[in-house]
Amino acid sequence: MTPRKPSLKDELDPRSRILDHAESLFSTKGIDAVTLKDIALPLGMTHAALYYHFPGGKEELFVLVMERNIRRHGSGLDAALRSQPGSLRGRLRAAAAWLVNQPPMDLIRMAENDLKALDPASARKLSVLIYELILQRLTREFSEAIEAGTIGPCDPGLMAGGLFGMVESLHSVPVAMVRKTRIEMANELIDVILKGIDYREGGQ
Amino acid sequence: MTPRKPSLKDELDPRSRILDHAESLFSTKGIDAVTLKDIALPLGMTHAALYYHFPGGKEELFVLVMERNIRRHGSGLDAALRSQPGSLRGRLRAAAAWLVNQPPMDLIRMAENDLKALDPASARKLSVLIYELILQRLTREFSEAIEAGTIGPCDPGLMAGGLFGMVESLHSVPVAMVRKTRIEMANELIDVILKGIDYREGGQ
DNA sequence: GTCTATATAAAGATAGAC
DNA sequence: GTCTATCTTTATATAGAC
Repeated sequence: MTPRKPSLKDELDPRSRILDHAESLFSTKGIDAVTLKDIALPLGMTHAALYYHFPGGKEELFVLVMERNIRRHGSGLDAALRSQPGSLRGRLRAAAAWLVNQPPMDLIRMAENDLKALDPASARKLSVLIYELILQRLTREFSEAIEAGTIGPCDPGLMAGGLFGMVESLHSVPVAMVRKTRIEMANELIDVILKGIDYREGGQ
Repeated sequence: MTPRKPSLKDELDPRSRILDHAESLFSTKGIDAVTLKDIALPLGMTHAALYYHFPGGKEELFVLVMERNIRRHGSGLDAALRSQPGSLRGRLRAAAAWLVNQPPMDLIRMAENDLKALDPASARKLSVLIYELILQRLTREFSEAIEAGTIGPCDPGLMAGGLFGMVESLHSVPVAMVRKTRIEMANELIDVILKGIDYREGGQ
């Protein structure tokens, strides 16, 4: 019998467990605010064990983890957008719901700090991934809507970036302080933007 | 003769020079990514000298500096809004121009990392300042516009927060990558939002 | 695959000279 | 007001035992 592939909630292999936990830490706090002990100890191992799986140490782990994080964001975003073929509003709402339920993706922190701490090749790789898997994917929705005539003329890349920044910034509002969920807030903001670019259901 | 107050580009007193430089570092990179040497050495002093001016060390310096930073953001924002009594669009554009020309204010990083590293009283103080001097000030513009009938019904706090997050996120787009300035981008986004909440110049 | 032990470097912080 | 020197702690990283 093969060494039983881990079922649903079973223990994953150590490498995956490390990546999972490191992702939740690195992606929300950035490279400088997380230590190798922060990653290792909650997993029941010492920080030295991390070097067996990731000989490149902290930087290798960070790059791997953030690449994973961006790809996961990207595929979740893509899946959300595809899940609502009906209307642009539905697609954007699904996308926002996905983003809002993920750990925040803090592009300011990435640009101002994390990427500057990496070797330039890795930094550029991560930048390109963010651009291609996240921003470009969102941009496409606006571009296609313009072509289809469901929204008026606008800068699709700017709308995508603005919407993304807006939605991500909701992560910083303490939900206890407002009487709305983040998803409700995101939906209201989306409605304002869509109205602002002359969205009309069903095109032309 | 009094010890000559520093004229325009003259050297400021050490304490102010430290606060100025620390502000530019702490506000863009956060508490963990800045060391006391990063602050002291470019000012031509050693990190030990900082303890003469700020006996509380790094945390005291960070709190003082960020309080200053938030107040500066707040008064610049207020001045910008007051400078354009004519129209809501003009006021929001002036506000955005101010924000975009300041170092980024990364609320996600603050909430997820910096504030958690401070003693709770200081953390709450900074949170309250952000809320009262930045978000509430912007919110007022929307509230008053609703009352005046220049925009339609909407959640003014949400609009303020959304606009702020949107504008701040422009700091993370590499200007070399687009053919627009950050101010132009901010203005386009403002126009979309205003249209989305039924802005009509001159009210009612 | 993970540990203990250790090396090395860097950080925050304090004491005391100047 | 600022320095040098030192202390303490913490971080990354490596070596070698198990």
